[in-house]
Amino acid sequence: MNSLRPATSRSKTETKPSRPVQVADAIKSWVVEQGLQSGDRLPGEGELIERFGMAKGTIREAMRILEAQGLVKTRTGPGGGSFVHEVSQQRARALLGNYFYFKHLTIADIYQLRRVLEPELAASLAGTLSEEVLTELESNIARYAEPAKTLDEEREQHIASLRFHALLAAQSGNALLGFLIDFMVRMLSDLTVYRELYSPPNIGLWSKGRDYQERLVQALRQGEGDTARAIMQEHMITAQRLMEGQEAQMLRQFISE
Amino acid sequence: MNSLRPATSRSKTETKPSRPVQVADAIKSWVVEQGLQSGDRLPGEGELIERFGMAKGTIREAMRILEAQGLVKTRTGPGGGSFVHEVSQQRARALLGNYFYFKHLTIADIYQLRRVLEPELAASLAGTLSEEVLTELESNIARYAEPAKTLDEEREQHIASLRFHALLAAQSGNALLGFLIDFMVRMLSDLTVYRELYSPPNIGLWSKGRDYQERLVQALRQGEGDTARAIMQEHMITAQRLMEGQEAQMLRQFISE
DNA sequence: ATCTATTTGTACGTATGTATT
DNA sequence: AAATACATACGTACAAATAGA
Repeated sequence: MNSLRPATSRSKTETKPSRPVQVADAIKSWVVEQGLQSGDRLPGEGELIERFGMAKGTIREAMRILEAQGLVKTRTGPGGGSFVHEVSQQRARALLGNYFYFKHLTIADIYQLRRVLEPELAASLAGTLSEEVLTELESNIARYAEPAKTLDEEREQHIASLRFHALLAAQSGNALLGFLIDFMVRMLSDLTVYRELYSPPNIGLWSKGRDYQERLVQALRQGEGDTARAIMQEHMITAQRLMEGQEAQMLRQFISE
Repeated sequence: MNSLRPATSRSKTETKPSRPVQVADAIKSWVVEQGLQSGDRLPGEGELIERFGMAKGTIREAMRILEAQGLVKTRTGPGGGSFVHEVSQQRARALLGNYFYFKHLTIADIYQLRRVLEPELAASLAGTLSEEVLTELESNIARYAEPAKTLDEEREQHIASLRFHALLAAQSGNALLGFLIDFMVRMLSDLTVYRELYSPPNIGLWSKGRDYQERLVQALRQGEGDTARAIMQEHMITAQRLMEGQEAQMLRQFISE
């Protein structure tokens, strides 16, 4: 049969992992071996206790580890138990956010990537979007057609304009590219960018940004990849200039799902 | 003083999180509020049991969650306990890898990003690297100066040439860019790319790749950012051609730390 | 090198909560 | 409504690890 046991061999330099971690790892590789898919059921607590010869608490801690990683979901009740679960984008984003919590990313850091990745995304999406999605993009742009009148409105519009990019990211056939752009957009949304958005030069840049997005949707609809890329390139340069000098600080908090 | 309690208010649509998750979240935000830094000590099991009024097992499961996320490390013994811990790059990589385990990334997906990010990295590093690092890069290149004679050697060289890029990534002042390139490089290292590397066209491309890296180091040493970018751009195109058509499959396994 | 104190780690029995039938 | 099947939570006892005397 299959051996569902914790690995015991360990190199000397490694810090010995606690048993729950071992159990979690064992279950993980067992899932891979069995080729279990999202939705498939894991053995129940009782059975795991038997197979590992360990106490309920240990097994439970192991399940918590897998759950924290977003790999399993657990339900109570009859027919309940733990189930393999595809790691959600939210979860992945939160976990990656924890890493950058300690890294003090700056706006410049994020834009160094956006500047090159967003145009790439735009180009690859040209001609592939359904009219439905294109309409959604346009109605999103409509949310900030009029200049904001209050600081709060300003902030909302800013978030909405970032949402435009999240919508695009969600359409990417490249999961890595899509995830990353979404991640960056959400990081920017979490920024505190309340200051000086009303200053004359920024107002100009801002309305220009909306203009870029409108032209971009057209290029995407017409399937003009190179045009879309070029528009997005300019858009990013504009956006970066808009956000730079805001002295914005990354929120010092963990991203919640 | 500070309230170290699980949040109880929840919207209706959300699935009610189990208590350990609540406890973990509470501890997380408490850490942020207190401004605890990496290395700072968390209250011991006993104290948490008191403050939360919960059983030992529950508290322990909460700690496992935080541990799984890489946010705390726990030690036994006197002076032991749980400590805030900066999420390591390895951990972040493993957790993100879990997400993409279900996404079936292709080589083309990864190269769509590498093609634009690696040149960006190269340009930003020009003139910033110490002679020590430059030497390390050169000695890394030396590892695949001679064509491989066995399949195994071939594979090792391939990994080593990817390591060149990981070394560069580690030097990036942009944590996001550095992490990402490292992540992609490791994904590629985990690929099964044993087939047809000996075919005549590939041999040519391969030696050309080594040449690019040598010229790149020179450009970096001389501080010629644009040159470095251009070289890397060509290098990526070559590398992509080398890997494409390999019909390589992403390893279907979770990335271990 | 051994003991001792401290703190986490494991075990297990029992009771409670929750959802399905 | 009641029985069932499962996870969830609790409390205590004991084992293991480690720093310091």
